[in-house]
Amino acid sequence: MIKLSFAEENYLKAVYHLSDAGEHDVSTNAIAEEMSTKAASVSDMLRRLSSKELVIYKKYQGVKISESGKKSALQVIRKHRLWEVFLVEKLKFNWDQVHEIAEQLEHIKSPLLIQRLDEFLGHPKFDPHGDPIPDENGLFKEKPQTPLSEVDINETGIVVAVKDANPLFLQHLDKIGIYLGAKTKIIDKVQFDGSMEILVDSKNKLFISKEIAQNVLVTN
Amino acid sequence: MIKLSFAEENYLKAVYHLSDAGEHDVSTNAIAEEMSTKAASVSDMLRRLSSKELVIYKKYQGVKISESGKKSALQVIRKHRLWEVFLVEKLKFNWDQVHEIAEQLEHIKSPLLIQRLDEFLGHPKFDPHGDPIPDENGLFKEKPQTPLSEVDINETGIVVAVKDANPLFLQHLDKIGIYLGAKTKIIDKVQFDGSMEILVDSKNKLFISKEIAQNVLVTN
DNA sequence: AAATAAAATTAGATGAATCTAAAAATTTTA
DNA sequence: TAAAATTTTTAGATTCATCTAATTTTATTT
Repeated sequence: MIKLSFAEENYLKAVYHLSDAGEHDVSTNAIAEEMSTKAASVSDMLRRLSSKELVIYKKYQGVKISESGKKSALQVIRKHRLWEVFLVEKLKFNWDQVHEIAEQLEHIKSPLLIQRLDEFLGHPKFDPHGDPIPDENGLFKEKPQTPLSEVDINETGIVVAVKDANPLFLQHLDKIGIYLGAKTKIIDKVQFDGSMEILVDSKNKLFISKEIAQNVLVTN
Repeated sequence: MIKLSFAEENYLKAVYHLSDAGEHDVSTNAIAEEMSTKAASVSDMLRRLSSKELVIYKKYQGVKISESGKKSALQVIRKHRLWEVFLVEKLKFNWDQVHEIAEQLEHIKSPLLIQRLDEFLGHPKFDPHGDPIPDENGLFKEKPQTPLSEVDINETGIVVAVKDANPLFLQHLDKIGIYLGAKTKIIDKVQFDGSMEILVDSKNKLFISKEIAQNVLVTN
């Protein structure tokens, strides 16, 4: 594995995520948006990542992540998610507090550290937001998951992940009592605004907006 | 607390250590040596640290660390040592493996993280090399300590720290059976080369060189 | 105290990583 | 399909942290 700078790792991660794990190409502007930077900076960085063969880049045509780029990105993602588990399981952070800190910890370079951390945590397969943790080879299993917004009336499901780790969103879920592992049943859906009424753990009736419903993922 | 770059934190730490916790002034060359860099780079950085009032710097006269510089340095040192405890106590690293990794971890910025880590570790007072861990205010208690080389014949002591965290040195201590907490008794001292014969834990007789004796610290 | 040696600083470059403003390529639309 | 709008890239600066080479200051020696 080549040694990358923090910035390079962050760009790679962005390309990986925006391309849906390398499925499609990503535009310069999309990367700039994701990283809160300017398109000019992105162009510069893409040229550099391309020279290291981490992405496949043709001017004006967007980028695709390369196989070795994917490998690097997945190792950074692995570290990020393991540290998130550590922060929640061991240091008692709430799931809305861990993303920022993990953004720093993910850049620590020590394969042995990550191996030991993984052991210490009991080889977790998912992070506190339900996202899968790649193994040393970058392999992981995604749980089958559907946004609540697409579940039919009367269908039940178990909350397995959230689409977004935005602290305000997660805090709201805490407040209304939605958490990973919660049992849900759709009671009613409002066509007009996409909001819905659901039953959580067979006892708490909730009204949730379309935005919430789209970002809570369940499995049956 | 002002937000510092990794480089600034590392220079501050070097000044702090080389000055014996701010006791005396430190020369440009000494800092360059400690940081494996060039005197020119040190001059540049000292000008910057001085403009932030973290050191008191007069050209050609060496530097002294300021009160706020000392505070910052102690927080970095606190983080370094807490992470070392974590690595040894929780992740089962050996004491010779933790310095390098802690050099990276010490730069993670999150006061809450350090507070939680400290709690998780049970508020340790010393790191795996016997060095004291400053509290949130930078306060710490040093154990009274004497190099083995200065202990008289027939005197006993408990190993409380090592002067240096060099992996080769620590591995050697492992090999000959010297560890923090070991009971020592000086059997004989060789004037010629400063080497000595000692008894460890009342059962293991050892010959150690002057270099070893100077770097193992005991208390009575 | 003048000459020499050593230490420290400045001058000028370099490489990341970023920015703004201008230019070029591509896409959309009329 | 030509004009307009959008996207992307380049050109040129800037800041940080570093370097080498040259200069200046301080310390040491004869």
